[in-house]
Amino acid sequence: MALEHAILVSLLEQPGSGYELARRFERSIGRFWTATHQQIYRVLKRMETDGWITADQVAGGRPDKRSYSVVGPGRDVLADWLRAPVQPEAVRHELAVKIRGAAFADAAGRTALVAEVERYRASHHEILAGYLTGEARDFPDPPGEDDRHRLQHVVLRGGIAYERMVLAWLDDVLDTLRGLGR
Amino acid sequence: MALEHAILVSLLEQPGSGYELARRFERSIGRFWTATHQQIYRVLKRMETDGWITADQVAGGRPDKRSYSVVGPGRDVLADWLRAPVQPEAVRHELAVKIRGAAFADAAGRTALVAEVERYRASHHEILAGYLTGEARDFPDPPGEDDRHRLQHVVLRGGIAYERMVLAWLDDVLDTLRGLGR
DNA sequence: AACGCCATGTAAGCAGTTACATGATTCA
DNA sequence: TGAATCATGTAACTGCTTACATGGCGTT
Repeated sequence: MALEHAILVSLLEQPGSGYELARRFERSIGRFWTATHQQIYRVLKRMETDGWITADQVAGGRPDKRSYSVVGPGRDVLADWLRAPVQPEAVRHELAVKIRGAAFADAAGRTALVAEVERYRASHHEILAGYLTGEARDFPDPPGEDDRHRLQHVVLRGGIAYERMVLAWLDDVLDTLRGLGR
Repeated sequence: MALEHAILVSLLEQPGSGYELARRFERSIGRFWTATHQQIYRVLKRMETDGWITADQVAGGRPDKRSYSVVGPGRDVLADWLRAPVQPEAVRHELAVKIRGAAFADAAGRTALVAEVERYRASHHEILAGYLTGEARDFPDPPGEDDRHRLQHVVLRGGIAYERMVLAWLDDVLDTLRGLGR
């Protein structure tokens, strides 16, 4: 129920087309909110109808790009949402279910799970490396004075802290899986 | 797409009724997979039709409780799923969106957000305290030899590590929010 | 008598995923 | 010539949430 709000924030940071939003949702915003282009186009249409955003036709690109910007009512909606309580997160941690499920797997199944956890660990290692590269590029040491910049940085630090925690925990998981049955 | 699997694991750990499952999804399993009773009943029915589980009628309770157990095909489904790659998590971190949105809020809106983050932090502090109490109760220091026990413990340690990380990050967030505009 | 817990469901609707579809531009 | 990228959608479906409904038992 907050894709609209994620879009509002993204469009305030930088107006853009549905396609551009979809690409941002694959990169920066996608770190904490995922969405496909189909969904984005549908929601953009509704937001435009409701008067939260307006579209400027941009000729030049071929199918005539529509660049969206947030207007008054959209800003109000965002302000109201910012004041509302944060909804408790709906947790969906598939790997945790699998680990508890390993108790009912045979030796071959457990070996396969160890390999899978290693692969999963490698992918998180890559994500962390990507974050650290981005941090070095976008947030050089003397902390900037720009509010927006500082807020983006603290969100990125959250992603970094999360990935480090996951990696440490996965090591714990691998030790545990390998030590099963004595 | 893995509620079925979470239910299979839970029923293997301990057979039970839809109602009991719903309560477990509020407590232990709910730490990493949420589900309401409506959804659970629907999925249980389908799983029974597909022959993954069977129900034993238990008289005594009033509306005649149906206690479910996993049978052969259900075990096979779980074993196959354990071998399949872990799906990348679909991230939904509302607070991160709000923090980036704070760049577009006025002073009053930011003050409200600080208060909300403090409330959110307190709720995570409670969750951590609950985990630590549960750990002391269910996993006393000499590590047990039971595989199932050790796997449940490593999952709980993951929850504990997550909550500690969140608390540290929220302190970082609060420092950042309070330090905005110099 | 009222409240909370045990126990099981139906119905409606919305959010999100997957598959399919189109067409122009740019680069190898 | 073909592949990748830009750009925008429709259609069908699945999963999940929210609201509503029923009824007995035990406790205060």
